[in-house]
Amino acid sequence: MRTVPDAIPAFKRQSLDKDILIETPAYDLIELFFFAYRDFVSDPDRILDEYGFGRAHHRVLHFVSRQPGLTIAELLDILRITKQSLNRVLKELIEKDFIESRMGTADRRQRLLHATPQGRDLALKLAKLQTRRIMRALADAEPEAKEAISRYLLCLIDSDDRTHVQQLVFGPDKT
Amino acid sequence: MRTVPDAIPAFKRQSLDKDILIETPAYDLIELFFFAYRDFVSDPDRILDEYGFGRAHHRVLHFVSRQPGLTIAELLDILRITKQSLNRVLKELIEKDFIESRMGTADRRQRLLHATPQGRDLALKLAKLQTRRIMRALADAEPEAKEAISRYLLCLIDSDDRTHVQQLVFGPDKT
DNA sequence: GAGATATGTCAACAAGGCTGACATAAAATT
DNA sequence: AATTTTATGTCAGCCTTGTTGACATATCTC
Repeated sequence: MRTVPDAIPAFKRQSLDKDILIETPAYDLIELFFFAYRDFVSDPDRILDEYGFGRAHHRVLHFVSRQPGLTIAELLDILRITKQSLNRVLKELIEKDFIESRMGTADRRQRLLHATPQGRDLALKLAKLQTRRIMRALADAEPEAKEAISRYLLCLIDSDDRTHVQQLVFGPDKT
Repeated sequence: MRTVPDAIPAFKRQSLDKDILIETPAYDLIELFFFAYRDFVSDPDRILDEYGFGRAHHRVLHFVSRQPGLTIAELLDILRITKQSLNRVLKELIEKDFIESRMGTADRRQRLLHATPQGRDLALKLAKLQTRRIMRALADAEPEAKEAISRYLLCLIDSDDRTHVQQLVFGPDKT
């Protein structure tokens, strides 16, 4: 939220440039983002294949493993897919004993999702694989780059969702 | 595959710490990347819908518009899909007059792809939309953040592809 | 002229999205 | 207590976008 003094002409010119900048497509970042994400998600694919799972299974398993007791509704909100789409992959993960679904205690309509030991193992294995790529890339950067990148990625997220994601990622405590 | 000297205790401890760093999943970056990409690609969807196009059409149109005269083979290499998948969407883009395919001059087997004026307009409209999000996020960051983020995204890409992507994104001149 | 290369095309299939309709159990409201 | 709302499950069918395998054609290279 840094603000910039307005009065100084040199700065005014900068804000004119800024409008041009907004209208000039940032092809570099658009394309780098595309290629980086392409390779980032490709790592787990080979392993998932061995289990007969796809990327959809990965996403479900990841978030359940990260947040034991997650409900269906919360998961739908995270993934932004329909319950029918979710149910297809979730059913398979439960059948193959990677996730289990317990009845809610406070609200017995809810299903509280938990990864089984087998599920946690796989989730961890995949997370480590992606972490390796992330840390390798980070190794070539300044020490403060990680913070900058986290903040940047967070700002890319829809502003209505940002607080929610922040709680999800960093925990509900830290503001 | 790092091997570690076994004899020296001091090294053992240090490499233990390092392994823990490598082995501790970077959940924050993994998840932020997921959410950021989710929202980043969602912007164009509404507009594409109006034209009866999907994300696959967007990717093709984007790269053709950016690199007039792109060949089928180069496009396949960028997108990493099969020629059958490409052809399905490319055919529609040509039929609806967003892309045109000219016979190669040096090699008449090749098809040199060009966006039509209509195609360029749409590609630009979508790129601007994504740029808006990118620049909004960048506005909250340090001035040197953009460079750091570009470099980071580049390092996330498979190392065999990195030079190729670099040429594609920044132009073949700049090394 | 023979073989390699760039592209196109047909057919079938799989993953993972979607919509719409309907069912059930439990909670919340009146 | 009866009614409505909520959380979830499920059936059926459709769309987009990826895959494989086989085969066709034109053109370039040797």
